[in-house]
Amino acid sequence: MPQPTTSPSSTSAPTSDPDATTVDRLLQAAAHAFADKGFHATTTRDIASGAGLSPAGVYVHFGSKEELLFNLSRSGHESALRLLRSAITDGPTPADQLANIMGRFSEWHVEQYQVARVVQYEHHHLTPEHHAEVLALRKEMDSLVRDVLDRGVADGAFTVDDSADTALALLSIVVDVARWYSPTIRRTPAEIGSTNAALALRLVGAER
Amino acid sequence: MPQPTTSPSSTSAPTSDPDATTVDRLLQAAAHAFADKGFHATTTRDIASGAGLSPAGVYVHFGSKEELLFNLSRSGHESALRLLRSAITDGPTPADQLANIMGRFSEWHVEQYQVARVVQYEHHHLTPEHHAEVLALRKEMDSLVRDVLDRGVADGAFTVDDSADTALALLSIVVDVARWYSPTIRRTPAEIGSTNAALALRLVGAER
DNA sequence: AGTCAGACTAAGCAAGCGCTTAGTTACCGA
DNA sequence: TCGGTAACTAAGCGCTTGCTTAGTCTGACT
Repeated sequence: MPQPTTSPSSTSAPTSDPDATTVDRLLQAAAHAFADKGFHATTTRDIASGAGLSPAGVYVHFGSKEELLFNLSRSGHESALRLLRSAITDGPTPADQLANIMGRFSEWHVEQYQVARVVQYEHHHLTPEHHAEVLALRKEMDSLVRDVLDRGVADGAFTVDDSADTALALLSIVVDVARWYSPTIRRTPAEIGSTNAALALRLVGAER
Repeated sequence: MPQPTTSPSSTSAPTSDPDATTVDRLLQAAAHAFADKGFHATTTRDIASGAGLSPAGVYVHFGSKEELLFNLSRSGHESALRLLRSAITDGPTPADQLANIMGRFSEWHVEQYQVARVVQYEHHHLTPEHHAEVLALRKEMDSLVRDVLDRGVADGAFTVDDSADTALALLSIVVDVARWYSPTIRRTPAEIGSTNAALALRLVGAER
């Protein structure tokens, strides 16, 4: 059966949006594969066919498989950082800021769970230079959360023993979403976000 | 410089206890490598040289690399389950049981962090049959924690919206230890355990 | 019409992979 | 002293890997 108006017939089924640019399709296919099987179990042929290209087509746009990982990891960390910053900006009080962080960041981990998995679990496979670059972004994320806790403690809204330990536990709840989440799960992103926001407020003694 | 009384001179430095049996040295070397680089980035040559064997030596004791992973994953899950069960048995009240679970299981994730990483992050690379087997053990772990929460709610000790969601968040705090922990960190296993136990009691509204 | 740059592919290379084969060694019971 | 068994290695097989090379095609600019 001939297919009237479809793009250049490829032998394998692409996994990414056929209307996106080639670079974006490669990034989507790489994110999909890295999240699903991990960086080392993913072959450049997987990525190429996921983007509807021949194996060599990858190297027109990216110099190596690691460069694809770095591109995804860096932009993923940057978008996570932007999200955290605006969650803080948009909240008048530390309690609002923390609820925003936990709610929105949890939703992000659900809705972008493939990118989130790459961000949280694949950065070890970067070259030392690239790894150092994303580690700096990760530290910044940690300290943004800790600062919210410290401000909440300072104005008496939160009761917290150690803000570093508590920030780590809060981020654990969020980050771990990328581990257990599956698209087959019934809970919606908004439900997961509001659950985690409520749990967080309890954890810092800011019941309302 | 000749080395007087060392065992059969191998070209590469073994990473595991030289006094252990060969099977145990292989399991140790595999756990070390899988935790450090992941299943797919680990080669059977890495494991063999880590155990002080030639590449072929692995196959005297294990039929495949995946069999090594399954062996580690299954025994790791079983020891985690035993730990959870005794944490519950040893606690007179749900609050004690929860504190035991969070404290001891966190310590386990620190002290056995290589096995814990394999348990928490590498089970996807098992064959479908082996994967199903460890998934059953994982579900059992989840429901043990949820049952403690339900009993605490029933006798009025805990205040919890949804015991499944809360159990997941509690386990997230523990499981995530295997992600962020590094032997270079200053906090002791006992400190991490008691911090997480205290946070958990707060999360379920059982302040004491 | 001619040219030239960029996107892409067919073919394939060198290296590394999981695992096997054939053989050696050490040890144990008869 | 011997035959048998289990642990182990040297060598290497067939395959897959990340990536390259040489070339084709398309479209924009002159």
